[in-house]
Amino acid sequence: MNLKQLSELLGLSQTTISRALNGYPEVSEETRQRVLKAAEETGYRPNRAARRLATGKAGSLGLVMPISDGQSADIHFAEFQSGLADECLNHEFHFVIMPAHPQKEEQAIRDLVNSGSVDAYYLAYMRAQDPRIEMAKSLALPFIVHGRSLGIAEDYPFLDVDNERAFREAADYLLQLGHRHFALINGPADLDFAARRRIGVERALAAAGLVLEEASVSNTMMTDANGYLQMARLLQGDKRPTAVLCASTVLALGAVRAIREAGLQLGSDISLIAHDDDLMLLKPEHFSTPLTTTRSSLREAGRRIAQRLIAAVTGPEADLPQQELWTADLTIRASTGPAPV
Amino acid sequence: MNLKQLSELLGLSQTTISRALNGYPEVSEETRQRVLKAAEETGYRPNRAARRLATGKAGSLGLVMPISDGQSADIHFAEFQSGLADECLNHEFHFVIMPAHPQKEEQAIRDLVNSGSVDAYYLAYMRAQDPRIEMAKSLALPFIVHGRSLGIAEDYPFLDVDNERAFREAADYLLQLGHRHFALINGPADLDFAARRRIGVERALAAAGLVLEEASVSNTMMTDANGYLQMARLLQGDKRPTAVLCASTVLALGAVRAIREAGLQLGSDISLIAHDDDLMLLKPEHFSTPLTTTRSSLREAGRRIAQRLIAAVTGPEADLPQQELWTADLTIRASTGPAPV
DNA sequence: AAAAGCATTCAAAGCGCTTTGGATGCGAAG
DNA sequence: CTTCGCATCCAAAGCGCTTTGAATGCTTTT
Repeated sequence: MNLKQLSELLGLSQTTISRALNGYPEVSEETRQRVLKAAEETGYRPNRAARRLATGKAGSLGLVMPISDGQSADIHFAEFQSGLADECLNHEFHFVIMPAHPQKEEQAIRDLVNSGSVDAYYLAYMRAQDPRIEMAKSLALPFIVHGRSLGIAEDYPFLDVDNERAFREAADYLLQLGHRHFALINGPADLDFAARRRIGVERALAAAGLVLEEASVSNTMMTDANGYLQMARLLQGDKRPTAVLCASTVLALGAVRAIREAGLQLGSDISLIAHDDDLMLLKPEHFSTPLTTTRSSLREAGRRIAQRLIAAVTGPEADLPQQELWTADLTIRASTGPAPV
Repeated sequence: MNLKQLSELLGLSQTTISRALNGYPEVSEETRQRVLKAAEETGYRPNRAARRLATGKAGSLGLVMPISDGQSADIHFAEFQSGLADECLNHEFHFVIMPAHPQKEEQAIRDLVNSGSVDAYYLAYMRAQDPRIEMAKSLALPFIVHGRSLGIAEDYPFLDVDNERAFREAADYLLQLGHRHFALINGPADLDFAARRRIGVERALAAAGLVLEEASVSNTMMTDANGYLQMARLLQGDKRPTAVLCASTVLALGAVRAIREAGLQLGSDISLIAHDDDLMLLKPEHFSTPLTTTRSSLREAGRRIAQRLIAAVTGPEADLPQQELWTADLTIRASTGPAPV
């Protein structure tokens, strides 16, 4: 069932049907009702491709999904996506996912935009001095960066968590508890958020006259297995840390296992703070020793990004580059305690 | 940059450009090279909406994402999706996700199909006698059901894991080990795979003259927290099970924690077999006591479904309803042992 | 030398929608 | 009675692509 058929069915022009359906005023109320009824009964749905062609708007957001062998099926990505979807639902948007290898992301974005299948898009997994930002600015479609990119002027729209501050405050707290030997189980080194988290820890330690040793930092994909491996490695080192920061509860899951297997007690022998993305799957309060965390909901971020993107598409374009920096909450639980003597 | 501009640039007709780009034979090799070069240089990308309108093919798969408060951000969904994306990447497809509340999924599918933004789609999270199948068959777009639907003739294309058999064999193995008290920590009761898994356990027990008590079965979303809760509940009951089957390693994660907290030893006091979807995030061999599992890769299923869907779109349509039933592998690890005396 | 075959190229139609720029008919205003 | 304004409606153009049916110019065939 298409517009033409519907118009013939009703004995009206396509123009009138279109107007009636889209709420334009130049249609009599009686006609509108008749059209609405017929559309309902026939199950008519406007063809999105045609509408897209005619209006330039498609009602969809785009995102590039990194799909290297390790990075894909990332629970963090899924959590974010679920927030995005939630908001999309409210506005009858859907979203288009273009899978791409990390090296080809730039091309993927360009393709996605040029192919005209989305009205707006978002950029994530930012790296330092990320070239995608410059490209996005040149591309004339609304976009938002999730995260930021170190080494680039912040003149683009973004939404980020203040990772540096979160980890600085977490480290500060551990310092207050008397800890002197720190370790950081971090995400991939090239990603912006990981870099900032490291900086946060380093600053806190520097203020206390301490240094974060290179050997005390690990950069891996944020999986359970890697958390275990890295923690096990740290525990075998000559100066075992008493304070560990984890970039994700997923990493923490493995790390805690390694700690337990080593016969150590979380919260006394060793203190651990994890960043909590508020994953549905894995709640820090459900760990056998509830985890002290810096918390910021990824799902909420997804929701907010969808909101802003959709506003940019549907609303007036009067926006300057909007920038939001969210603060993570430090929540004290049982995994942190005074440094052992 | 669009076709028209490119054609003016080259002094050729749009027809010729289109043919050159799409590999039709009626273009001289010289011209083709010239076109290819120009397209490369100008970064020309055909507008997908226009192509969709002209050909009826859009190069995209559709999927409806359930987005109730509990079900979303499901790691299982993400894992599947990553396989799907992987295969899409190889064929320059992308996929369109339409979020929908579970009650409105039927409408969502209809909309997705009628809106013409996808060439094929897949159905998941099937329930018993699921009405979506009948609807899909009436809709004239290729589709595949991931899973099956109990109580409906199997005359639709599907890909499923033989859940009944997997759990029957798992239960059989535990019976061989001498276990007599079983429990099943299952997924949501309305979902087909959960029903079949339960049936599998029941059949195995029935063959040994045993019955799976109602109180020994739980149906919840498959999260860590629920696994913990349900296991804790089972351990408090009057006849504590010695053999537990878990519908996911995610559930097992919580279950194992509850077991440990109760001071019980996995593999001796209590045996546990989990279904392993081969999640990147959570490997059964990385549990502190490696888990015995029935294994079947969700990601591989995603890849296969994308493959078949894309084949149905691009290739000849000669296919009868293809049906694949995969067998899960039973892998024995340390979480199972002889029943305690 | 005329007809036929072939390799290239093109103009134009059409996909299903929105939107511009009229038409039409009517009662109110001049 | 003519003119204007207003409320409704419509024909047709256009979005960017693919594809049909023809045209063009050459080389072969008869």
